[in-house]
Amino acid sequence: MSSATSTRQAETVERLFAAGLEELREVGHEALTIRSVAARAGVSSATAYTYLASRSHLFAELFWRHLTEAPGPATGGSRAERVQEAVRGLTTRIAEEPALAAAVTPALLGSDADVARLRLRIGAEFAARFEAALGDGAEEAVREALLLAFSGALLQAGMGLMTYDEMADRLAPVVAVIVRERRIEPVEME
Amino acid sequence: MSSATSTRQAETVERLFAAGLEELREVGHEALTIRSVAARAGVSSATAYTYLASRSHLFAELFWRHLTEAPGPATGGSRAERVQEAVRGLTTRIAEEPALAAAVTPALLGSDADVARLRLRIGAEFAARFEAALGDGAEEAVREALLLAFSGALLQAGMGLMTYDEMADRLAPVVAVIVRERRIEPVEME
DNA sequence: CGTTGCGCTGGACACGTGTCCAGATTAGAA
DNA sequence: TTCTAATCTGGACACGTGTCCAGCGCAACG
Repeated sequence: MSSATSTRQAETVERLFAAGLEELREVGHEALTIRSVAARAGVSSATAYTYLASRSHLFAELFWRHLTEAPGPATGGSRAERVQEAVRGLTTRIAEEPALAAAVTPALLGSDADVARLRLRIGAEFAARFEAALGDGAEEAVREALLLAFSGALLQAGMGLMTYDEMADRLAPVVAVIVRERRIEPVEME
Repeated sequence: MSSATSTRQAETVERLFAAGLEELREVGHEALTIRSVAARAGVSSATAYTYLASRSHLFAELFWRHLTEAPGPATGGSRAERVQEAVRGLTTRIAEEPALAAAVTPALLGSDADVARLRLRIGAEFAARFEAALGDGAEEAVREALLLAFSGALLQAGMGLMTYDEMADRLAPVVAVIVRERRIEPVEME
């Protein structure tokens, strides 16, 4: 029966992802190999490759799962407060699994179809959270700036220029600059 | 004599970098191999590896060279105009070699010592240009926001979410939001 | 005109990636 | 219980990475 077989398959996949996360925590993403994950999951490498398109796909999927298990953003407070809250929520969540965060940045640059799919989903998730926090009527450029700054912070952290723990603190004033309400007339000095 | 021998070495290195750039343009970074670059440079792969620590190092070095050959930022106009100009200058320069841009994003995430060195230099170059454009007395958070948004744009382009040609257009309104002079009293609505 | 030494060569190595497939296992249907 | 089909296995494959090293060749120096 299809539900039974798909149960078997689903269990194998779950075992692989669980093993992948453990392996990632223990040896880091540079030392992780698909074969070591397969061994940890008690499965042959050929089987691993039927479910994991690539190392990058594994990382992207783990990241996506980790991300979507995060609590949704709070809804109270001012606009700026909600956005700060959304950013802090995301960074905190990401900082919980530093090895995963370090793995996913290069992984998402891959060109697999599976990676491309997850990349879009992850980007959309970020965008949706900022959108929700900003509320209606937010300038397009503000949304974009927020997303780009957040992506940039992830990149810098991925490069080791800051730790994932520092991200929240570095991002807070940046977010304040971007999201601060302003009168329409910009004042050019000099 | 050391200047003679170092001339020979310097020529080999130059040949390798030139071959690397040609190869990159012709086959793209995914298909480029160190050995194919070596062959194009008319050099053995062992020799290539004495000068190139890794594929990533090659890309980072090529990017750095490309970047620093760019004309310096203009100095005229208002603050916002100078910053826009600086951003446009960088994006234009980067967009000139799309294959290189695509290659460098993943490359800079590597953990080689040589890559780490170049990563810092490249980051410092971006920062210096924004710094110069902003002038003295710019809020720290504004500089940081600019750098993060720019990095974010590079990342998104590297992921294929926008082309390098689109970068300038997408970035302009974002930069405007970040760099716009504002009165000190933020106005919170709602 | 040797001799010295630096830079280059060729080719082997260990290792990881991702692919493939014939055959063993397993679970559920008849 | 026996059959059937989905799953999984073991192991080979082609390929790229980056390392290593014994030895070759050439240019400059004595």
